[in-house]
Amino acid sequence: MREKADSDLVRRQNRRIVLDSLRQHGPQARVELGRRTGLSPASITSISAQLIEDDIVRERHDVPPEPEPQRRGRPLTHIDLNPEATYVLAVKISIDGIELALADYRGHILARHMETLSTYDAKPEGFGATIATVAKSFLARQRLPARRLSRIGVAVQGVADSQAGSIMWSPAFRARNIAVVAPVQNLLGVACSIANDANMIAEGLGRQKDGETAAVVFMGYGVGMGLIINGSVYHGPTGAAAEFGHMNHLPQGALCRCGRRGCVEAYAADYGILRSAEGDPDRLPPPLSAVPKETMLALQEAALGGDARAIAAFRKAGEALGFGLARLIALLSPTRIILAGPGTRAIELIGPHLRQAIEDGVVDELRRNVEIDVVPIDTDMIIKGTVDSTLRALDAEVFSAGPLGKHHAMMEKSA
Amino acid sequence: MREKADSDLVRRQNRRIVLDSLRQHGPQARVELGRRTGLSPASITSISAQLIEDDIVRERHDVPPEPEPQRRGRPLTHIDLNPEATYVLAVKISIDGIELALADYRGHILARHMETLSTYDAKPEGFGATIATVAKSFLARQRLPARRLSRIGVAVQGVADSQAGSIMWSPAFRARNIAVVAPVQNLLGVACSIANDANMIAEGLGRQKDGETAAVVFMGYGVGMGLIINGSVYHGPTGAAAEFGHMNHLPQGALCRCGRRGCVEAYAADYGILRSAEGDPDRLPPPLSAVPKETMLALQEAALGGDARAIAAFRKAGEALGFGLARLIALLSPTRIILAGPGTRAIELIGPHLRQAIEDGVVDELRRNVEIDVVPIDTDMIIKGTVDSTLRALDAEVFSAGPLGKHHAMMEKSA
DNA sequence: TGTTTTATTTCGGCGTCCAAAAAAATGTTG
DNA sequence: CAACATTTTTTTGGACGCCGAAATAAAACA
Repeated sequence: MREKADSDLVRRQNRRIVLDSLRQHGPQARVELGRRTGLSPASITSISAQLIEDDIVRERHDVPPEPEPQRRGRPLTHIDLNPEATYVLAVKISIDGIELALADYRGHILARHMETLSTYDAKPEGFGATIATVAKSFLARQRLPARRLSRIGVAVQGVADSQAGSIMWSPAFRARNIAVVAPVQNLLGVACSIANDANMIAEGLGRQKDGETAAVVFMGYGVGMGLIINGSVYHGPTGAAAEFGHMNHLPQGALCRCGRRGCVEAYAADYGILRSAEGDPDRLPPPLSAVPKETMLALQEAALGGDARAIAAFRKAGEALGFGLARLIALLSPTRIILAGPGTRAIELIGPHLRQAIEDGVVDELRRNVEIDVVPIDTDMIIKGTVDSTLRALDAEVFSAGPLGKHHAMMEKSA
Repeated sequence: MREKADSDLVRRQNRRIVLDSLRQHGPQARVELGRRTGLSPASITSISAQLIEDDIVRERHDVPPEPEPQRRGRPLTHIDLNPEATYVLAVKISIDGIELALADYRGHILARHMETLSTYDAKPEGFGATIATVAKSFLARQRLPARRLSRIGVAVQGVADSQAGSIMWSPAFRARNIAVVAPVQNLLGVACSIANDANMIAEGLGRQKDGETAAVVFMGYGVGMGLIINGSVYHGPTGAAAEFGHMNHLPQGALCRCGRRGCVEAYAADYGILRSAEGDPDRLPPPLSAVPKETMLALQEAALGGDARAIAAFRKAGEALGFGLARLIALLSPTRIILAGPGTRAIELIGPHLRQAIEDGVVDELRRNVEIDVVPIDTDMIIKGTVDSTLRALDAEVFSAGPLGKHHAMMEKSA
């Protein structure tokens, strides 16, 4: 049952679609906003006046780049998100360390930092504090007081429980159930959320078409998935969803980093392909550290040069991915599947088998409706997606209601 | 991007949650409605007055069954959905014929009819008309003019394209792409929709918990699935979703009715189990007609009596279902999986292997959060679910806006 | 019969939207 | 260069739906 509606909901909803439109299409005149949102000019005036009053949005007289040189009539006044309204911090945790990026309210990344440290043996109690410390000194170097920050978004490879705010399991850690959100919030006094890295990629790419269902597959050191269901990223009941990499491919199959057997990842992640190409037995435990990029490139060369074992390894990867996707299609019949990540470098080797497997594994009627795209490799997709997702959450939860000050006041009261 | 909000949306939304509450919890006093919906007494008075004016709802003075005998104060006035507001027709298509049920606006089934006919060789052009004819004579026998009917819901086993209003593929037909919605609407002048049968079961069971994700597995002559994502049934972009029965289990595996190999259904549907128990090769084409109930019961007896081949057949069924569900859990981590249908009769034989397969196939963290229930066999679940789903669609699309007359007027104008 | 209690309705106010009219700001033209 | 045309934005006045508070209704209780 949905929530009751009243004038408050109306205001929030409309403020939000205005912010959404500005975020998605950049600076716009009020008329344009009206066209896009369906709201009347009168309402747009009123809403934008409030947003300007709240310092969330501002008029821009500086850059009105006219497409057609000059037209009659009163000129357009462009409105834009106020970059200084607030700031967000994106944090990406990987086995090599912690990557940070500071972004303004418009989503422009202002500064970055990579804190190299070995996560694998980190103590579960202390790791949240480590993030907080690293973030604190980064912010200090940027001369940005923590109170100007309104949200921290953390992306991690593996299974993140976004409800509990912890890392349930990740290949970057030996330990399990590492609390992140609570310590960060306590030590920095800033709202924090955590999610799976592939979901963040999906956030970055997603939201294009309206009620679309799509899957983003991340191929690389591991295999991850971001799932967009009916136009918004699916986080599942606990927030731990779309563990495509650890979806079973073959019962009793190859040993995976997660300790189970037959996962897609055990065939299609870098280490799985390498293990197979080197003729190591399926049951050999995967290495802890990431496979160097060079090794994978060399393997790819070998396969292209005709090395039968390398070719077979990429074929197996394609089959595992393809059957996995076939199963996904049978369940959800998405309109689009996006392959992303460094693993797509070998797409010529993997793709044909992947497609063949989908052909073998899905009823024709369903298969015909799905489009498979490969997006160019951009290692920064995770950070960018985290920034986007964090800002959108902010729009939805905070700025749709009123100015930031009001929000802070409410937080204090409830605490 | 969501729709803009205005007072019209507010009215619709609130009317709808009031209707929802009445549908879910039965006759209620206005105070109760207020408590449940969060609306103020003043608003409830106003909304219910309008609904009564529109003949959608009515006061009931007859049956106010008091839980505690008598309390002080003004007595409650119960409000209930007006059963005569309109009627809906549920149609279930199976290989044996067409089953019809007429229900009032409250969801009570008033009359039923089973039209026995062989669907398998039906012509794709004529089948929609056949349904219309059968429905017409059924309504005539019930002395209900078609204009009192506001919607027809059709449930079919297989892949239904609810956007196009046709049956893409069904084991009940040799032909493909059978148009249903258009001919029925044209010949009867009543809105019609079509969906997969297992989704209809999910509609009937679903909507219990709020934003829950759950899967309903139908086991019987085939294997179907209804998927509830974030509290509402997932229909997918085209309306053809959750073809769990035709999700691949083993590459190059047993031959399925759909013509593909290795589908879950090829192991876990009645015919799959039977084929395996009889020692027939995997590649033997499945029979066209349904396996008689008695045969399955005998097979079950044999397995319980120790027949090794029968036991193995049920084990294979359990494994196929279990690995299939394991894959689903990895993708969606639902909170609940509901096993339903005649196939659950053999749950003691299937269950242990199903659970074992889930254990082997999913990361522990995810598996722990899912609950697996078996619901008692009720062959009528599909019809009941279709009625429910049709009525809910009616509430959402029609009655939230205004009285039926207004809706008809708008339809005419747009035509 | 009057008091207490609970349910429902009425009334006045508030917030948001919208349509229409007005104002603003510029280009066009005689 | 002044009047007109055109387009954007703001202002104004009205509608609708919600809510809180007060009023009314209908019973049990004393």
